[in-house]
Amino acid sequence: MTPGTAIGERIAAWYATGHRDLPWRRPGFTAWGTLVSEFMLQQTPVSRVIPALERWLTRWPTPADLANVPPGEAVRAWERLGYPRRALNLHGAATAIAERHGNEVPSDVDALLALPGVGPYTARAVAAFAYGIRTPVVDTNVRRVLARAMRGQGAAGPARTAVDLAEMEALLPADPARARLVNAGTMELGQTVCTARTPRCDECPLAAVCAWRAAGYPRYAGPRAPVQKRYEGSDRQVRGLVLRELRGSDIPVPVEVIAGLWADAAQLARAVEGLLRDGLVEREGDELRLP
DNA sequence: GATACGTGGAA
DNA sequence: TTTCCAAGTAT
Repeated sequence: MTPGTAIGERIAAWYATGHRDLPWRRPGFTAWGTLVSEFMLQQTPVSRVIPALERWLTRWPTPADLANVPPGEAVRAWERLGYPRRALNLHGAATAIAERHGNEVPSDVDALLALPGVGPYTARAVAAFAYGIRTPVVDTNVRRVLARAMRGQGAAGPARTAVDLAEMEALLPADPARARLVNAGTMELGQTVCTARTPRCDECPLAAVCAWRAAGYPRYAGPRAPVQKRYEGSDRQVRGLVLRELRGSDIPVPVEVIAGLWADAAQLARAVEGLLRDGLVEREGDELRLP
């Protein structure tokens, strides 16, 4: 057994002794449910996803159910989860699954990657968690755990997909069922124990072997993710206001109503242009509506 | 590789 | 109050 898989086994054993009871971990949870949950979890906390996920799956229990409504209905039902292009992409993915995959979410990573809005993380998460396939699942939690335990760094730094996947691959046992526990357990560990701000190292199953702990918790000095721009006054905020208005209306909204949402007309026009370009909004005459 | 993309809660 | 952070993806 390599040192890497020894760490993996510690994580699997810790996870197996107890973890949170999340909807997507329930027995019988569908692959479609897993796909929807992974879309919603992209940059959105678990606590906000859970209620939205349950409403979504009640309304659209299979991909074809979603594919059979206009994409704007997906954007509307997305409500305030943020990054509404995810709703559009999920609708596109559902359509592709209904049309090209017999209404069954594919289990193959490459087939998943071909779906809109599905990237390296989501494709492998669905393959691993919905289908039990042995493949490294790397998200922000996993990258932080690996940076600390394996490399002795306090933070993960920028993502490097190929390197990150290889590093996680080295932790996976050969047995797919066991590998799945390592994938789920590493994410769980990063989210509940090896947290970004105040890690609870006294509860960590890796404390005895953690490189960061052994080094005395050196402050992270490497490259950091660029600071996100201020949201107040940003184009993002204006796009959000426009979309909120459209979601709240069952009929097309006159542009003069939209014009009242934001004082800076040039910025508002830029935001609307962006929404049109992204396909989140359609224009018909002097009215705007969801697609 | 850098940047844009929502929203809300916690420190 | 400001900053950080959250199961990322597309360009």
